[in-house]
Amino acid sequence: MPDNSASFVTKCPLRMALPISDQQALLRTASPPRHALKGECLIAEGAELSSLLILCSGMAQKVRGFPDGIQQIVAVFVEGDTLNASEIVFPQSRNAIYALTTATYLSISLGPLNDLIVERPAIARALWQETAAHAAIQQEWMIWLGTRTAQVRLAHFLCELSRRLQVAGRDPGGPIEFPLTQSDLADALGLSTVHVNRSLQALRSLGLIDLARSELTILDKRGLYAIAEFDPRYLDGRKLVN
Amino acid sequence: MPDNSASFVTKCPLRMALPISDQQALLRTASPPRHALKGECLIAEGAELSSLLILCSGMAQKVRGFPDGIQQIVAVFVEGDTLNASEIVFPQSRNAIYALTTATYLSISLGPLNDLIVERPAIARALWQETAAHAAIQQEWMIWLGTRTAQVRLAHFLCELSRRLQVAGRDPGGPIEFPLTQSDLADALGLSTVHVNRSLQALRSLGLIDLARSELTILDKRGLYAIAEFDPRYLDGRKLVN
DNA sequence: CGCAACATTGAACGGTATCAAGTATGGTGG
DNA sequence: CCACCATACTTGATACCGTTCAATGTTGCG
Repeated sequence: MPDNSASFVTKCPLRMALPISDQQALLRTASPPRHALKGECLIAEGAELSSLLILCSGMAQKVRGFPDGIQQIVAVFVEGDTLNASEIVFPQSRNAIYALTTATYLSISLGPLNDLIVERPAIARALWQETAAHAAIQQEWMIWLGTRTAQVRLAHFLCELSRRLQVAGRDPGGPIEFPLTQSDLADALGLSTVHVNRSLQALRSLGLIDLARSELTILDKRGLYAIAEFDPRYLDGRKLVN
Repeated sequence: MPDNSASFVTKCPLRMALPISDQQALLRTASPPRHALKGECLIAEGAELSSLLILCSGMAQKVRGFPDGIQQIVAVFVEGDTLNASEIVFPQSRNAIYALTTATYLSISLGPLNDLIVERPAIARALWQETAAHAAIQQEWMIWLGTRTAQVRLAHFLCELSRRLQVAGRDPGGPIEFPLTQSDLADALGLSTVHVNRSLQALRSLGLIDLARSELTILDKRGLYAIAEFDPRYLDGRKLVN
């Protein structure tokens, strides 16, 4: 029998702006939590949409791949993120989603979900908000891809990720789990691995960060925010609304 | 008295996926169409959100500006586009929106709109869909900013815009109105004006396009699509849903 | 221990930026 | 209708940021 008890809610907290009753309704409709291994594919490129996915623990990435092997990471997800809210109203299916760490996630089938949305408009609104939050993040990525140098992009990416982990309650102040390789970073930042390596060294030698063995420590948050021109307001829209 | 008659609906068609009754309800709630001159600011950077804007005719751009004068165009809107759907659930307010041509648009105040959304869930869903459609376009921009050369970016941008104008019913096959200057293109594509100029010349000398005096003609659509690696499916999500 | 993935380093190349002129083009007032 | 001016576009030379190629070092895991 699926674990839909109250204790489960605390084990797999949603970060959506929803009254508790709606959260519980959503969780009741969800599958029991599924597990994925590091590197496992959660949604294949071109797959037909069948369910909404919500990440309960771990991290994941959304990738667009090209025939010549080039790829662009278009999103990184942390605990609590909804992976494909927008596809409910606007099918995409040209990206794949992979687990970056071992991860657990909820799956909510499209049929029941649509019923639930009709019954509880607040859920539709929360998913709309997830879509918008994701778009806001994407827009910042666009902006640094279009206007900023390698070092600033990298710094901004690190700021954003650490901030989001913090909001998700995954930042005890110390080192944070950082599963992306330099090659992954290159695919996210639109750079070569070589240049990512050198940009990382630059940030290290400025005493701003320490990154090794899949662990990131931000040594000088103030300084890193400054050179990243990082203004976290774009991540906080959810709070303002609800 | 506002012109809310049936004929007005045809004058200012919505492209949202909505039953006619909902469309009419939306239009009844809207202001009479407003006019903007070329270059006029529709929403200032940092402005408090007060109403939903829908473009009825003309074109507009959404811009993020920086203190040093650098700016990134993050969206270009055509007739029928919703300019700020996502802000209803997720306030942003760090971008400005300017008219690229003389334009007309509808304005729907937030209060009445929220009432309407509660009353008619289909409207909320349509606006959610607009948010998702916009995010899909943004994602493509991200991808070419991250992975493609100047020429391909430019070509892709032209493909996308012409396709969207076509969907909006603004492409009679011949030359299309193209109000962006080379400097605007540079701000959208993350390039210098000089390099935009040279990339344009390259496309011209390949016999793919003709662009002069704010008019764009696509001479070889097949060829342009090919070098742009343009796959228009990401623009057609709305149809699939409704 | 040995292999595979990841990280680091150096050298040469290339795409794009920047700087600096110079040339249309269009709108305005005389 | 023309002189003028502002804006947009074009062109060439040079510099730089980031890529590519190739090799070497390092880490972690079976």
